[in-house]
Amino acid sequence: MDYKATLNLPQTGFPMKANLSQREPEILARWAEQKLYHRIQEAGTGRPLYLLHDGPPYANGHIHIGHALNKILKDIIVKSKTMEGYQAPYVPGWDCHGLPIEHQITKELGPKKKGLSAVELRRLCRDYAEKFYRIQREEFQRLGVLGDWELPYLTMDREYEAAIIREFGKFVEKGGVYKGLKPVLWCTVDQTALAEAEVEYEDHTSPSIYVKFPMEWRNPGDALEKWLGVSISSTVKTVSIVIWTTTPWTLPANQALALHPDLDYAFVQVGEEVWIIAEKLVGEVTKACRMTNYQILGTQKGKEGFEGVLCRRPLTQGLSPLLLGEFVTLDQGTGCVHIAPGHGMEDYLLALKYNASMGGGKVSQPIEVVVPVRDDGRFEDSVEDVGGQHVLKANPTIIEKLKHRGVLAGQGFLDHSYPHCWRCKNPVIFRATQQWFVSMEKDDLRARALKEIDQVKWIPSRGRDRIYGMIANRPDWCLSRQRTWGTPIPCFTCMKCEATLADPKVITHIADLVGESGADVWFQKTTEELMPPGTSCRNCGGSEFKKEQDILDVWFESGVSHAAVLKPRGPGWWPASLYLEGSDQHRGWFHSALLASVTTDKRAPYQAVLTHGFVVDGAGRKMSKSAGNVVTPQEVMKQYGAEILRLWVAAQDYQEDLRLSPEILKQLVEAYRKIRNTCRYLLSNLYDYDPAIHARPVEQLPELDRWALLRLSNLIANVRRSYETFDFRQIVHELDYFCAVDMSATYLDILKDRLYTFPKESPLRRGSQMVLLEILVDLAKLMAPILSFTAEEIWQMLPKAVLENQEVPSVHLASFPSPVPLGNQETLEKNWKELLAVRALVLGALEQQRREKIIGSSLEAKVVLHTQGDRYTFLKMYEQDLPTLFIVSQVTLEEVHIEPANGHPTADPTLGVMVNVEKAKDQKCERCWNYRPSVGTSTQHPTLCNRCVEVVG
RNA sequence: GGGCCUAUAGCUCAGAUGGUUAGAGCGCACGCCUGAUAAGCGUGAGGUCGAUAGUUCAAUUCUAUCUAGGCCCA
Repeated sequence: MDYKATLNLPQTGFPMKANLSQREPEILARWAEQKLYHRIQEAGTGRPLYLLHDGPPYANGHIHIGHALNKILKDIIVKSKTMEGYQAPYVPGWDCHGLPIEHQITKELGPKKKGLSAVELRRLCRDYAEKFYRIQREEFQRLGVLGDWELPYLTMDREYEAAIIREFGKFVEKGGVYKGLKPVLWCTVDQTALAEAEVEYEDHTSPSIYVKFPMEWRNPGDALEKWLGVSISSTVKTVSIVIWTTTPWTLPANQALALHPDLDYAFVQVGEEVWIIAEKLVGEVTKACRMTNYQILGTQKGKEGFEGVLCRRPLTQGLSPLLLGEFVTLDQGTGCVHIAPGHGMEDYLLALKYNASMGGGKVSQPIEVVVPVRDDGRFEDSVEDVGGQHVLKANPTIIEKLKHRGVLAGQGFLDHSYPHCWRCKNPVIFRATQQWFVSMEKDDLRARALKEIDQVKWIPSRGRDRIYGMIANRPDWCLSRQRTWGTPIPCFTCMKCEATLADPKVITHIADLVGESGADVWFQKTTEELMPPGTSCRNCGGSEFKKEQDILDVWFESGVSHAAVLKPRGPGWWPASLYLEGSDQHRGWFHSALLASVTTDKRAPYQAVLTHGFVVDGAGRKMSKSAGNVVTPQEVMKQYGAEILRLWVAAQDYQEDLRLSPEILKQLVEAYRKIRNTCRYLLSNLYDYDPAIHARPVEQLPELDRWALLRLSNLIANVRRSYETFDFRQIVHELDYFCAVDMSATYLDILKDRLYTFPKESPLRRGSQMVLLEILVDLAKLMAPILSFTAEEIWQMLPKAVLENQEVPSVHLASFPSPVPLGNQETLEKNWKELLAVRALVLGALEQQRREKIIGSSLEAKVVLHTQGDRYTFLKMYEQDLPTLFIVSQVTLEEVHIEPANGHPTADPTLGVMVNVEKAKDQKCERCWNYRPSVGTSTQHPTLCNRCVEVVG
């Protein structure tokens, strides 16, 4: 007789092979069809809101692994918060304006660009952004990210553009917006100012020159030896400050010189001249200038007498005063710096400082910001010898001229890191231009922003220090971009008196127009059409204006998203619960959003900020095309499925760099398989189970099953806590351990005999099935935020009777489970910890006998436990359960009166147990494979044990 | 060049106010099972806790320097 047919063997349609790349799209289609995101939001009505505000990625190109990381992390949080009982809407967005798209379009157009109107160019840019936001939207959804994908926010929507202008109006109203001349990084090719974030530092070869600035002594007749306390021979004709620079082209803009107040400066006699150089650099400078014959006459500190002394400029008329600046270093050069406020930030700030303290009498007239360089990087025609030349090409001419004038002390070349435009890769220059700024000091913006930083929870906490330092040290916010693809700065200039008009009322008027027709209206309409009728210049009363040409920095646009996206959606949407981006956004979005919100709303727009690191390869190196170590989300999804990518995100420590390599993926696939197969096995034993009929009270379950529920409860508590603290890798480990150790290797392995060989309706079997179902359902819920597809696949495979009871068509509409209440939990836990320790010892002993070829399967074994005292009493209590627990045919308990020998391989002194394993003597039951004395006693079923005879009947 | 961060088994991660043989899961090796079967079970081997110096009775843990890597800035 075929007794196998009498067993309750597992059955399931749930495939072992996940085939994720094919199955995931099917699940996505079902979610879309049932409008899952909207159902979740409807179901959440009235619950407390948890608002993760999406930072907009740039609508350019396909998504890369960093995008995937960011969106998956967000999705895990949104889903877990939802299941934790919040309403957690997620509105994705895209950053659509900006130079990269405009640059791309311009490049594609080539010569055709000429003759194209601003509106036409903007049309092309809009189409481009539209195309890529759609592509990225597809790709993000493919990752299993749930959100309001039909109505995302786009910074190029007219409502959004209008909101940008309104927020700008509020800035103007607060008084912090001003127009001023200030050096900014300037790309002479793109002819635009660049933000710090828009430059890349690359190697560049620059001329390196030493230039003499001869001092003017106050009384030409004075004896030199008394001057500055240093003795100087009367044969000396000039005393010069020697500066070093790698930008000779900035010399025509020279306005001053700077020394460090605390450095010692040497008076170095070289023939009939005296050079002033930082003492510590004399050796290097004289070497660079090929001077072997020199003599140090004396030294003097920067702050002792130099300040205010005038020097002759090498190329232009006029005198430059000596100033003192803390930023002067000994790293390179001479310790003396030439100051061109129009071409350097430090120069500019030093000039501002001296101009502000002119009353101190250090300088006799204001230091001017001189910029003899045009937008295209060429000198003004008025500049002698190099007028019309590009500054970087004019260097040789300038050096030649310095030499001719006898003020060139030395020259060479220097390879160094130099800023380049991030788009066109050309070297950029510092150049002062008319720009719109937001003052960091006006209205105490800086101080208030710093204060707000401490009201925010930064995860990890070092993020706080990072943004704090940036806000504390940043210069005023430059809002101007000399571009077309963006939101215009809604300001005007009076044609008559050149006064700027930045009027909140006018700005509101413009915002209304933009809200109706989009920001194109600025480029389409004339100034008269744009302005409210009757506007006149406050300064001169004039009524003719020209509109501003600049557009707003895109950081301003995304920075106001809290106002453009969150506030209009209803109460409770602002401030956001969480912003979550890469750690580079401390300088980007977190930063601009903070400044924007502090200005307009006096607080940070977020309650918490979570940052993640960057994706690197398996060796911890940056991914790059040239290194050939790039892993794309598209590849991973094709080969393994988005689920593996999600598991990777969860398993990594996202607070540091995240490693990704084929090996790591392979490992994750293994972990995934274990979880999947465990769930499959749970499912396969529930084919005949209906909780409405078969469920039993938990108290009546045997201890083994209650132990399983105990482990489950433990898992539930730990996993929920870890979601709460955003510690997802802990969850992956918990799930993995639970499936591999608690379930697969222990509970499920032990349960097989009961599930397969007991009568279908046996209360023991039904009781275990109840536990299996509870575990399966709870596992699916707990994994759902991470393994969203697999959890759903499991959900759909639950027995029909179960599904109907759940009344939830998707696992993502379910709530997290709560720990199952169990009586006597502590005793249960303690006893089973000991039992499992004894079990581990027995398994070791079994293995030994297996190696000796005494046994193969563990059911071939009879186990004899030698023990004494309390341990004996304890095990005696469980004597009946021990064969099942060890999965052996027989267990005998023997009380001994000597301690088990230390070092005996199958004895554990701390447990007080020694194990002997022998081959079971009895016959093997053909049905349950146990070795039992009763086998052969039935005439009807001579190959079965009595237990199986009963079942088979 | 400056600031910050990281470095524990092949992989992903734990861990200790400094104190016996530094843990887990996976992978690997070997074996068992063939009623979870492109599955399941067991046993085992893997680590000078990045390097060096210092503090200490004692350092992988504290300090300094260095190396490698990452981020930000110049």
